[in-house]
Parts: sequence; C-alpha cells; structure tokens
Amino acid sequence: MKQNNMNWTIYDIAREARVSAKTVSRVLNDKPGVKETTRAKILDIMRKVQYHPHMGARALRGKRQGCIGITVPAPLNVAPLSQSFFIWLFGELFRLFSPRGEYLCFDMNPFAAQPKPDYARGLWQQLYKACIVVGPLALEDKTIFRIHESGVPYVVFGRLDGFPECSYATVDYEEGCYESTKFLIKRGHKRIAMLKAFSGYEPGLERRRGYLRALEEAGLTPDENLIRSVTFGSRNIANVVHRLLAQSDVTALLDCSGVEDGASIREGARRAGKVPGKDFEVLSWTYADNGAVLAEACAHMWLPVREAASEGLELLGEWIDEKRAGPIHVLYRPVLNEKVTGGEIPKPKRLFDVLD
Amino acid sequence: MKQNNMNWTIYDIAREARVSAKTVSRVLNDKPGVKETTRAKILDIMRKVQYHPHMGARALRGKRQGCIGITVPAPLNVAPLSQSFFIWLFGELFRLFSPRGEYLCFDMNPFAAQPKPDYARGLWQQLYKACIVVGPLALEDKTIFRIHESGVPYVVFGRLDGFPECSYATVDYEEGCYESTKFLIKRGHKRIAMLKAFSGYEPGLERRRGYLRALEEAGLTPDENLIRSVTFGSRNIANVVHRLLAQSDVTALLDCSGVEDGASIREGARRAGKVPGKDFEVLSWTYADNGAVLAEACAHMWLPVREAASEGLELLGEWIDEKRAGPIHVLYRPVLNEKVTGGEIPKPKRLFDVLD
DNA sequence: CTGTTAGCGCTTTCAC
DNA sequence: GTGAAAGCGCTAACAG
Repeated sequence: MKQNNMNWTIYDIAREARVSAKTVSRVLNDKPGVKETTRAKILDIMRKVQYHPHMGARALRGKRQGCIGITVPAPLNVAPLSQSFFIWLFGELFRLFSPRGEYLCFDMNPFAAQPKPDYARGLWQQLYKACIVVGPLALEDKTIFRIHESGVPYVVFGRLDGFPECSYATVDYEEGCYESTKFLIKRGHKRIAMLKAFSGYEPGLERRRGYLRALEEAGLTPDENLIRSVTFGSRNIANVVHRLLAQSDVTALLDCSGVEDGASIREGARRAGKVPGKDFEVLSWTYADNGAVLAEACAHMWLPVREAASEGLELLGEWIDEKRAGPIHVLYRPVLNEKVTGGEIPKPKRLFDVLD
Repeated sequence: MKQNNMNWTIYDIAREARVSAKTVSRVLNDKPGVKETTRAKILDIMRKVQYHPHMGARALRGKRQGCIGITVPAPLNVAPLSQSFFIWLFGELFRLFSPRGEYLCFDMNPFAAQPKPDYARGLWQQLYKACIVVGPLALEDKTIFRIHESGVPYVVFGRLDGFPECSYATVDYEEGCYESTKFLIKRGHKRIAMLKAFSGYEPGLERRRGYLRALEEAGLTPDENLIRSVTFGSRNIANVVHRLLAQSDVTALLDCSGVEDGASIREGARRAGKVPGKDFEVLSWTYADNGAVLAEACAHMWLPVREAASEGLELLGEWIDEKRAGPIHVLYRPVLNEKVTGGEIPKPKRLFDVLD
C-alpha cells in the first residue's frame, strides 16, 4: 500500500478500492451512478489516507475551481482604504464565505514594483473562480472589460461610465452630488464650491456631473474655479478650503470628498478668517449612517457604501452557486440627513484613511 | 489568429511564433537555450495577446506553485486575534510579499461548519506553496506533522512539545513564566497565583511548566489551586481573580494570561476587598514593548510576539526563494520591565481581543 | 452501475 | 539552439 504521507491520486484510491478512477471521481463530486456500498468503501479509503483532490488538476480539467480573489484597482495613495473598512470587509467576507468553505485570495502585487499594474492577474492565471474588485475604477480602466468578458462571477465596488453592463454594488455618486447641490441651491446659495476626490477615477467624474447638472437646472453658471480636487491628506484639504474661501464669494461648501475630515475644513476656514455655519454653509458626505463629519454642517449626505457592498457580496455568492445569473446591479441611493441627532457627534467609521 | 479574449496556451503562442511549445516554455521560465531574437519575438506575442500561464497546469506539472496560505489552527473563541494584530499582520505580509508578487490565500473554512477542522486543506490540495500558521497549536495537534513532512516552507507562530524540528517563530513562554515567577519569589512571595490562558494548547502548557520549575528551584510546594485557567472574557477574569484572592493567602498574582485586561484584575480584586500593589503584588504580561496592563503592577513582562513573527516571515520568504533551507527556528526571549516609564500608561496594542 | 479513452496547459526528459 | 513525446491528476464523453 502506498505510503500515507504521500499524495494520493484518484488512481491510487481506485486501485485500493478495485474500481476505476472514474468511479472515484464520481464519488468525489457527489455524482450519481455509484452503488452505495462502493461509495462507502471509497469514502472510507479517502478518509483513511486523508485524500485531497489536487486543485490545479481540477482547475485544469473542469472549470469554476479556485479561490475568491480580492483585488484593488487603485493604488493605496489614491484610495487609502482605512483599517476599519478593511476589517469590516474581512468580517463580511468571513461571514459569507466561511460557511461555504471558500478560500479568499488577496493579490499583493498590483501596485508594487509593477510597471503596468494588472489587478486581475489571478483571474487570467485561472486561480480565481470569482473576483471582488474593491475600490474606484480609473477612467481609462480596460481591465474591467476583460474581467466581464471572462464570464467569471465578479462584482466591483464602483462603476464605469459607458459600461453599464458591469457587475457592480455601489452608491450613486452622481445622484448624491446632484441632490446635495440642489439642497444648497434651495437654501439660497449661488456660489457653491465643491471638494471632490478621486480625480482621474470614475467616482470623481460622477460627482462632477451631478454637481453641474444641479447648477444647470437652476440656471446657475458653473465656475471651474469652484470645483477643487483634494487628496487624502489633511494638510491638502485645509489648504484647498483656505484658498477657496479667501479668494471668492463662496457661500456654501459641498464636501463630497469622502475624506470625512471635518477638522481640516474648519482649519482651512479659520485661515481664511471664516467660520463654518456662520460665514458659509457646509454639506459634508459621510459613509456612516447618521455620522457627522462636522457639527457645524447644515446637512450630511450618507453614502451607504458598506450596505451596497454587503448586498453585492451576497449576490456574488448566489452567482457563484449558479442560483442566479450575473451581472449584479446594486445601486444604493445616498440619504440626506438635515440634522445631526443626539448631542454627541458619532465618529464616522471611515472608509478611507487620511494620509499625513 | 486566435481571438484576443480567449485564453491562449503556450501552443498558441508557439504556433504564432513558429517555434515549439518547449521554446515558449523556456522563455516563460527564463531558462537559457533560446536565441535572443526568438525570445524577443515570443515575449512580444505574449504581451500582445496578454498571455498568462495557467496556475493549475503549472502546479500540476512542476512543483512549488501557488499562493502563500494563511491559516489559523485554533478557533477564534480560543485565540480571539484582535483587529489590531490582524491589521499589523496584514501590513507585514504586504510589506514582505507584495514586492514579490505573491498571492495571499486565507482559508475561511477551518472552524466553520466542519466536523473535523483541517486547517491546512490548502496545502493538501496543493493550492499553497507555503504556509503561515497563525496562533497556538492544540496539544493533540497532528496536522503540524503532516505540514512539516510535506516539505513545503512554513512557519508557525507557536511551538509544540516533543516536536522541536517544527518551523516556528515565537516567544519562549516557559522562560517567560519561569523568570516572572522567579522575580516574584525574589521579592519574598511564597504564595503566587497564576492566571493562564490557552488551556489545552501548547502555550498554556509551557506557562505551567515555567511556573512550576521556578517554584521547585526555590523549594516551594506548588498548589494546584493557585493555577487558574482563564478565557478571553473580562467577566471570567474578574471572577477568577475574585475567588483566588478571597479564599487564600495569595500575596502575588502572576498574570500571564496575555489578555492584557488590567481593569478586570482590578475589578476582581475589589470584589475580594483587596487592592493591587498594596494587599498583593501583580506581574502582568504584555505584547507591547513598554506597554503596561496595570499601573499598579510591580513589573511587566514583555512578550515580543510581533517581533518574532516578523522575523519568521522574513525567513519564510528566504526559504521560499531557496536562499536558505528550513525549518525556521526563531525564539525570542521575553523581557522583564520593572518600571513603567512615563506618566501615561501606554495602551497596549492587543494581540487578542476580550470577548464579552 | 461502471470502465475506457482522451485531453486540459504545462514542464521534463531526451533526442537532434 | 530547438523540438517530440510523455505525463502531472483530474473530468467529460462515450461505451458497455
């Protein structure tokens, strides 16, 4: 008999059980057409020798083998996913995929020491049987098309213009910006400055569009100088706010950067000699329900990104199981909260970290 | 010509380049024996069609393919790895393995919905080319032997009695307990109670042994009643401390539970009508350099677990690259800190969470 | 109910 | 320098 510590193959099992390899394969895959006694005998041997099928061989022959790949399409300095979001995501993945006995595979490569990052390597190498794309897509992203065409179940926590078929679970940033701007217009503001992040990425574009659409509807002329891209550094935000308030007749600040950094906005205002909530109004975006970025803000827009992602993952599981077909289309609407409830400002569980 | 969005094989590449598959394979693996012009032509085609080798096929034929597996040998209620440790570990893995373009594969399965947990599934299925075992090994653990025998590079953040060949990167808990106990004996204590966690696991055993050795050397008779197992729940710790202090003549408490929960110790003492640092002395273990679990403690023992793990990962990388051979033996000595420096007590970055 | 055969994409002899 | 052929462990198609 073969040594126990060797790797057994279905042929070894077959020889041992005096059946053919195909029968062993049938047992392995829970397929019908095997006598119960034969099945029991084979299962017994498998247990005894601690047999495990070779994943590579399976992937080679059949399809739909492998791990669930988790990948990030943007470098971490563009979308500095926070620890708390990361932990949240891991928890969700665990909750959903642990009972199914899946492997989660993180690609460590994309943005390190690579000239041309390919964030879906694992898919081309047929290591993944499904793929979760975490974060904003670059405007010129082509990879997502290839992922889509590969036919593998996948979901993106973001969208791409001109690719509505894409499988996504995200929040409607355009809608968010449109509603935010409209809200400020309704309060009488005509010079509304916008802080937006993710320049060069789809979410940045969506925000811009929503903002412009609201202005146009109200018959206001947009001023490019009022649209400012910020990065995830608090000094940067303070600087941008400072310049914005110092040199113009801005009466409202729409902070849809998603940085959730109220202190920096306040600091920028202070340098410009203005006080938020008094000299100008602020509407800030937050990723936490009922979270307030700035107590002085006249309203907060809640972007239920986590909630959308959670539903997307759920649906991905069903797609993998072929209980439903792809692609996934989960698009949550942002929610405007005019007042902060309670005395204490709930500290938002950030989606992104501020880099300093 | 083959469609671009199909999966190309080396044969397709070979046909295109008018060479044999073997030549393509040689180029793919950076092997010598190919004319420079041929090599360039092949690389060019590969780039053009976005060729990626099939991981399964490679794993099937050659050896040493696949991801780096991360696995946890103990259920999370035994070793509730904290978020901060988890983030730390992920950061380390990223730092080390990202530049190498590795995949990190987390087995989500072991302790969910499985009758007999097999925390190294991925290894038997030949999905992993290396394996990191995070956490304490159960005393009856057999899996670790199989991992060792498989010849795959691996490292355990823990050890196992009677298996010194095991590849590990950890801290000497026995030494830590021995030195801790000796320290308390030197201060005149004769009735030293010990709080220890991980009962049924190797680290628990090591602690017990170190404690008993120190008592024996000092000619003190051990009292089984003074050795108490605690779990990672704060109520549990308070209860155990309460009972320990209420019913005996204990003058010193050696808290090598690793729970880093000073508040619960204080609470237990309060219930017994005693004050730590006054009615009895405490020596507490911590996983943070210069971290203090309890301000009233007469000393802290720092267990440099993270530091050992970090070095272990580094060496694992070299083992994978065959720049060194296995197994890895990294054993850090704990460090006794008599005084807490600075006025503020640094909050330890916990290794384990307290479950409540 | 069970077995035979071929082939997935790659690497490894060994030959030229 | 290069290629032909075999085979890694598994499964799908087709026989019986």
